[in-house]
Amino acid sequence: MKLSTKGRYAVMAMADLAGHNIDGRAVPLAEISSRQEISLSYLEQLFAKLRRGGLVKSVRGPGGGYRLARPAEETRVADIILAVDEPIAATRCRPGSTKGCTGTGARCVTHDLWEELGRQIHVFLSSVSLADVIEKRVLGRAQPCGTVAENREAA
Amino acid sequence: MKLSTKGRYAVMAMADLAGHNIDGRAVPLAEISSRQEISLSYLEQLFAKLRRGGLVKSVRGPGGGYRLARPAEETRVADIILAVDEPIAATRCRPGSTKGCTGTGARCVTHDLWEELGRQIHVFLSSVSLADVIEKRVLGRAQPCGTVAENREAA
DNA sequence: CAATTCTTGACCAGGTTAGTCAGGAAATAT
DNA sequence: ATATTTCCTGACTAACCTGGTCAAGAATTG
Repeated sequence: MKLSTKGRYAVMAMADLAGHNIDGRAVPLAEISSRQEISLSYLEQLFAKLRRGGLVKSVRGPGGGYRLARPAEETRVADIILAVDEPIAATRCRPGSTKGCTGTGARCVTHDLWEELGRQIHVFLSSVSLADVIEKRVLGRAQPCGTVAENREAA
Repeated sequence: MKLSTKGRYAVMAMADLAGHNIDGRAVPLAEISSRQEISLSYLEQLFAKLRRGGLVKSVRGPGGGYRLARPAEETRVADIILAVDEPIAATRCRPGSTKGCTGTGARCVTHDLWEELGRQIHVFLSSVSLADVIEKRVLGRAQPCGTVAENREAA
């Protein structure tokens, strides 16, 4: 689960798209570009990946643009980020290491930590749909109550 | 809560330091460099920030190195990342935007999302201490049970 | 039908920023 | 004084973001 600015831009654009495709009309990228202040070229690159990922459908020609492939309630934020960012094969602690913890032995001490954090992020972003974002039903979702966090500083 | 590779390196180095400072000896960066395969120069930059953040103490000269400022049980992973990464003043959705959601009105639709995600990450990483990492007590901490996630695809 | 306009699709080139590393200077213990 | 180690400054690399060009498909208009 890579968490880059590119993923944030993609979610912003998708939220804009979901909010403005009333009665299923196609939304041109030029609109999103002016509203969200993202360059048109960059949006084209992002939506190319989103289309290949099956998250949006494109309609060419006048009156064309992009549409959500599925309703906003079924489009999860995690899917958007995964479609836009590179696959980033497993939590590699060190980018180009040959004998790292990527494939062979569990060498890196922090490997479990990043894997678990990635899972945490993925679970969170999978629980949020585009509809949640545009309806602002996001706040107050954090606070993992089931964890072993025994509140180390307050106690 | 910025989550970059720099923060990961810092945690790896701190975990190594915590694991090898038996009976409070100072650990030179050259050791950590060879063990963790991080360049010495980069480690120096990271530990300079960690020292300013009050997480480690330095001892110069021969036999010198770094020591944890507090025991590993009281050093939280979140503090390490916060010390190393830039403050990243509030969840800025767009880096250099003037009329963005940084200061003025709540313009950006996804602002709440990133803020909540940052909180989620912070809560998680605050619940993990360096001692937890080197003792491998990290797995199985994710799974936010208190959230509103009603399992949208399985149902 | 033919021309025009609107929009995606694919591509490349440049500028900015974060990430990473190398070298040398300052400090301290022996 | 010399070796060891932290500290500081500069340079290189890759990722991010923007801008531009050109082609392809679809609706509108004559």
